[in-house]
Amino acid sequence: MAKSAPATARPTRRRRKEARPQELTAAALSLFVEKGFAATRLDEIAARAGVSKGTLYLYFDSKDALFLAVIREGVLPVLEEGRKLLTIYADDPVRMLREYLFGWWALFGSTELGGIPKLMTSEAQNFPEVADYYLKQVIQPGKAMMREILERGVATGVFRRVNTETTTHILMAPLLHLALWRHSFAVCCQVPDMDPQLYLESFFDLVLKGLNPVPGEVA
Amino acid sequence: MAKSAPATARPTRRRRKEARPQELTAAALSLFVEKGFAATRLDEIAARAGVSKGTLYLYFDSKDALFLAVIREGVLPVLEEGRKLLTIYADDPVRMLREYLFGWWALFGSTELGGIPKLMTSEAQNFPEVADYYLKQVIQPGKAMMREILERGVATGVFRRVNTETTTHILMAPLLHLALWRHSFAVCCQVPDMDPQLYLESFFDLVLKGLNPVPGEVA
DNA sequence: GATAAATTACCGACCAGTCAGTAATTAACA
DNA sequence: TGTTAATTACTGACTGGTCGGTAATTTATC
Repeated sequence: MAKSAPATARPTRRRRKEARPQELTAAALSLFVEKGFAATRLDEIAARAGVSKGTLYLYFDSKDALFLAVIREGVLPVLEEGRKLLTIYADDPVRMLREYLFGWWALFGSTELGGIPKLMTSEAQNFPEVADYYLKQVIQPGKAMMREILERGVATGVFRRVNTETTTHILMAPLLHLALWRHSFAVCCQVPDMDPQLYLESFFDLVLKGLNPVPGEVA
Repeated sequence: MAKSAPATARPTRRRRKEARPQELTAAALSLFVEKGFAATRLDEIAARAGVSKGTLYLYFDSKDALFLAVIREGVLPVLEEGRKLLTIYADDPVRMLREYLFGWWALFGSTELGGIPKLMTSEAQNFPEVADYYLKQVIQPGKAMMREILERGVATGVFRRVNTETTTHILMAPLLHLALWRHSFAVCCQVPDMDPQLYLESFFDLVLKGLNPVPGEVA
């Protein structure tokens, strides 16, 4: 009994070689972010991707390799897209700064990828080679873009003279904090939720005034 | 054989009931921060504390209970100490802000406890009740102190009018970022290390100018 | 029916938690 | 103040379950 009606109803297992890797890394990302790498079971990842654990091993050699793939495939495209968007305002550092902050959130932080900072922060020490890759391919380029904006602003006199290396780090922090918060306390505790747009607006406002070169003008 | 020379050489196992819990939570904290909760073995924790795994279970009911203890015992004393320090400058919001930033780093971020933000961020979703405790007992009080400083500054006119709720969050971010960085990428990759003092100085400078109520005066 | 895609059943390493036993300390008695 | 009995801190081998990884088998597609 219960094994009747084999007609057309069953969602017969499909062969979709092309789509699998993407589906698996997506499932892995969300679970790694949610529970951490070590606490995530491969069965769970496979289930969320709609396949069995064996299938996972058709596309990835090991759990570690899957982790690497999650990071590799995740961020680079978005980084490139962000870079392109920024060039539009190349002659207006203030506008560039604004676009950086809101673009970072829109393209990255607010999406599924926004969990990556939490994941990489948690696992950097356990996966030094992945951390190294992420540092060189994502963090440093991202920081370089921010630094470029600052230096351009300083050069053209719309920002006051600051230590760009240090300031770059400082300016990234509230973005990362927003993403980290979203994937930690905001999920489990009933935090009276903060509005990202308001948060970013306040941040931009604070920074712009903090970088104002001539107290008494503009800003 | 081999059971000779029982004289004074052997590091006879000592009984030190009082010191154990502290030693165990300290060992657990550093390992949880380093490797994550799930990836840390109880044998390792016990070994680092100089006891056997069995002993660990004399003082803590389970791995989860140990985690809770690590968080509970870790932060509250320091929070209280910080609160006291701040009262010294109760009439000078600028000075209070400065003391908050540098005090946070000196008393908390730069110490062993500085790993807790990474740990709690990573594990908040896996331990909702601990996260809730930490949120209510540590994060919210800490934020309240910062907010108090801002509101006092606004009230006395040394800071311009800002959204204190949002701004509080923003101002905590670079502190947390510094601590998180220290316990993730800074450890595994050869990052050209940033100097915390310089970082905090730049941050304080940026914020102070960003909060300056009358462009053209002071700051 | 040949080939490739996917599943299922299985293995072995690993690890949280247990417990019978051991060593250190204290108490009792002389 | 020595000897022994009672107590308690501590140990480490063991176990039951879990999970990463593999191999045999089934199912889809051409």
